[in-house]
Amino acid sequence: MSAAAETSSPKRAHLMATARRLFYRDGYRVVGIDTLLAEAGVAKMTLYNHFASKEDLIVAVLEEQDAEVQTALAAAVEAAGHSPARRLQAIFDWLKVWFESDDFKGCGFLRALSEYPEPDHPIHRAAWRHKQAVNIMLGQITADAGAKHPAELANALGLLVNGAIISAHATRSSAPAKTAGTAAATLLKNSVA
Amino acid sequence: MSAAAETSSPKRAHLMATARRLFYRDGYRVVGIDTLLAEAGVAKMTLYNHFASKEDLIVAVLEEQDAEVQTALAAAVEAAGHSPARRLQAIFDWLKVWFESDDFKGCGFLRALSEYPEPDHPIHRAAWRHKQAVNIMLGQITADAGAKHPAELANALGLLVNGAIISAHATRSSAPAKTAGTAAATLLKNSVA
DNA sequence: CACCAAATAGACAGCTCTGTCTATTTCCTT
DNA sequence: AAGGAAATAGACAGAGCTGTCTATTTGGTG
Repeated sequence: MSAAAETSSPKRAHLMATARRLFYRDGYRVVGIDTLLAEAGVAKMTLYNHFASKEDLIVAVLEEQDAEVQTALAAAVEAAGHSPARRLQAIFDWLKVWFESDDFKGCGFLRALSEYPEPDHPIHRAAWRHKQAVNIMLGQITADAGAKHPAELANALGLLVNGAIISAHATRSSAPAKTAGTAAATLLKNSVA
Repeated sequence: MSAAAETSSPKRAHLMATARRLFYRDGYRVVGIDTLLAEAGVAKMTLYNHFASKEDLIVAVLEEQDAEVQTALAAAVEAAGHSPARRLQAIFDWLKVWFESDDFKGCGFLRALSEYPEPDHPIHRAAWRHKQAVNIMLGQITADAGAKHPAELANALGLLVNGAIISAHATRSSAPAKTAGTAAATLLKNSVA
């Protein structure tokens, strides 16, 4: 049994898909193992054969989600052409579409950071790794644009992204995507000049 | 017994102080009533004589904290003089001091938004009211500065504030205060010109 | 067909949770 | 000193939690 096979089990994949949906909809702590197993139609020992603990499952969920979000974001950026300004706007356009989706409930990573507020907690760390990865993507755009301090600018843009997600969630509006996108464009322009 | 007396009971005040500390340190859902009562040295019925439920207590905690934060922020802004740019920077300076405090654990309001992700939930709403109040304070500054779209700019600044708190929490660094403050100054300048 | 790993149901331990209830005691005010 | 509101300890209900264990069944492969 290769290590790869361990992550390619269909039961494991189904469990993770159900976990993603329930954890995102209701929260990591509020969704119990029993609820999750009943919804997935999977036995308890199947879960504990694939994951060491609920915490381990949550980390796996976050890492899977991280990979998918990175892929989707990269595709959206690529589709926007070569202009750094346009590539940056593509990210905020992508956010707007997300904010307008029916099941939008904020950011699963930001919510994980809050539900496990200890900075050293494995779940907190896994969620933060995703945010750092997004900042690196932003940093490639700001560097391409010739920003004077690309990493620092990317950090500032990351603040706008996270802030926008929170506002969109609380207000159930996609307007923060435009607010953040406009501010981001201004910051990018001023950083190059 | 006047209605005001209900909120001036020393037992009630002590309970709220303990609740604030524990909820902020460990989380709203993770801290149980029994833990809270043991820490406060108060009987269970005392809690339920003053609050209808744990949810009710959390809302009261958030509202008390909201009032204190607004007072502290207003004082910091006032102390910064008349220049809108300086008044704005005073907010990010205030954030920096907060980020560097020993028991900094992120924002209790942001964490409440995440722990109770339903936008209509009383706790989610109470936490969001605080964020709206801060945005109104920011809006007074942007209006004073003669910004073209003061409310929209204030929203953008609010995104920076919330993003900075999250980053400071996850990285245990106060650097995001400077990142956000610099970006805020740029946005303000560009909005006036 | 035979084998063996994987998945199953379901009980179980040992907690913790919110909220209710009772019976008693404290303490302030008149 | 007496009355009454407030606080107390502690049991209780009814449920939920994570993780372990056993005994059985499924299903694909040699």
